[in-house]
Amino acid sequence: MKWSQTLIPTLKESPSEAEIDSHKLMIRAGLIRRITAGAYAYLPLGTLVLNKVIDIVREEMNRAGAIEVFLPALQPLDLLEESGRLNIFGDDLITFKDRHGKTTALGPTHEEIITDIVRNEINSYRQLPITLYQIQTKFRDETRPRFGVLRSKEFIMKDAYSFDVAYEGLNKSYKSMYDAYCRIFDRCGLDYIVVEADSGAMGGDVSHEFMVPSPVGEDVLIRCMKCGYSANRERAEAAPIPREDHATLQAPKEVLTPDKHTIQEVSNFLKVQSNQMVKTMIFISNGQPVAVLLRGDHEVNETKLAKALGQDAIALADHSTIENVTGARVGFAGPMGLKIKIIADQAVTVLCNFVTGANKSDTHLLNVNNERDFKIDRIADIRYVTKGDKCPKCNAEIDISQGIEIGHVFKLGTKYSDALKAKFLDTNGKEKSMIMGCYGIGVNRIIASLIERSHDENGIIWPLSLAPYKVIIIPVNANDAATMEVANHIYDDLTNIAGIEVLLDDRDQRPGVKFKDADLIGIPIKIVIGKKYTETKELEIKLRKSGETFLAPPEQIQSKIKHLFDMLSKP
RNA sequence: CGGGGCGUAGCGCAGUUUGGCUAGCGCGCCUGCCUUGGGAGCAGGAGGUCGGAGGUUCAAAUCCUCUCGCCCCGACCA
Repeated sequence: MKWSQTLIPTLKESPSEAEIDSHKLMIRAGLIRRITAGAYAYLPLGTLVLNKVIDIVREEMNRAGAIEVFLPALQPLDLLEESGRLNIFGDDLITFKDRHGKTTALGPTHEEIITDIVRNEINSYRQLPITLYQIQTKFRDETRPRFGVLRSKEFIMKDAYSFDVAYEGLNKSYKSMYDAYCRIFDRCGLDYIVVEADSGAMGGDVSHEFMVPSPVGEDVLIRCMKCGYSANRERAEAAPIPREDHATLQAPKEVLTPDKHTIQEVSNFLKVQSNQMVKTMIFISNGQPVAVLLRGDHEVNETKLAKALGQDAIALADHSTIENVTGARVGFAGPMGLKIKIIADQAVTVLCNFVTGANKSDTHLLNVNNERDFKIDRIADIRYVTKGDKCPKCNAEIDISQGIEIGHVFKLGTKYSDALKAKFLDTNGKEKSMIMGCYGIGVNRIIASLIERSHDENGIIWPLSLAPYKVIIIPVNANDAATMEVANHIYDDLTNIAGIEVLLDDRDQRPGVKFKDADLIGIPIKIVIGKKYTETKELEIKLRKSGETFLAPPEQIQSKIKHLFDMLSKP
């Protein structure tokens, strides 16, 4: 491609709409333009990269034996109702009324659609297993789209769905997708880690997230650098905290704490560390109030709590319930004297002589002790892991960092096949629910997170595999006939004979502009035709990433470039 | 949805506090000259409903009311 014939609108200055590096660079390098909040146009360069990613994803899906389909973005609401997810998606679902007054949704994901197809078309174990996938635009009305294509309302997803006759089969399908994901992200040149994850609204029990470590990531990763344990914040287990030396149990003592409601306020007021305090929260579980005890500096993990209570979801009690249960204003609840079930985080059980609410307005208690002063009905891990916690597997210090989620695989089990009655007859003629898995990759996020990890002050640094053009030819003086003749000759050579994707910067610009733009758009290999060529008849080849330069006469350029490709494709 | 910020030429911004002639600057764009190894120089030029609507005023980018849009923090997020 000749630069003058395509559209690569580079910008010198950072656009005011962008905050993070990848977003700024995608705009400055002319990959994307924002059309409205959470929706982006891909310009020619961005489209080339997008297609590179899609090609890799498609190749590896096919290699893994998945079968490509293409499902509609338009979805009827009744299927979502049938699976019970209409409410779960809630306002995230983008819907509209058609001319007949029928409400239709723009698909946020496609479990229901694929399950509908499979239940109609597959009835026998003989047709299983099968994994179907598609690459398609998804729509979600994010409350707050941000960071360019990292969180947008419209995005491209590769979603795959596996159907098996039994759990052993699911495990195989899952492993096969997992491995394919590793190959995809490796080929894209991404540094990523895999973490255990909670399956959230997707349902199912086993799931793994593929994360690109990055401070702009919106997910929190808990990792052990010693044994390799890794999980996201929702999922990460808290290692039990050992009991300290037994202090002598002191007698409980009431203290006035007027208007001190929060742990922080009480901690400051009484000059007691928050980790020597216990907070008591009242939740509603299965219609009944339950007291939830946590160490003052810990935070409740509602997912874990709900699981511990055997519920799908739980919620904090409202103020009047709290006042009824505790007999005090909100902010003064404590375990002593409570008549309801008490569930406590493990960390609470090793404390002694702690501070907690007195179930009496404006009053707290000192020197409260478990067992002596109150009884815990249930001890569980119901909190988020926090700094200072130990690895649940090997007890080493854990590391807390952030990451961008680029892929997520789930073992769904029968959640959707039960709800939508996707059944098959087994070898004994017995009807069974299909065992499902689902697997997603955020295609746009691959691009953004790659840039986030691979750029410098001059611009993007593409790996060979995603580069929109692998080589850029820069004739230093586009007005010099001899220079342009060589440039065109090499361009033809590489493009037409060697089949390499080359960009020829034929613009009548000063060299500085061309060099800056070439670096900004991140083309891996530059071929410069200028003064050196007129002197020595050798072309200069410069690598974007390392800055290394090589010299080669025009007739050797093809083999030299191919040699560099080999070098650059090695990790 | 709560909090904060912004909206003036394609992009980045000044001007708004304290209303006042024809609304400026840099980059980019067009023409010409000149220049050609890291975002050159000179000269000339095009480009604006000052987000929109209404109001106050002799006079509004500037003050008031309403409204739309965008960004950031938080809440939320298969």
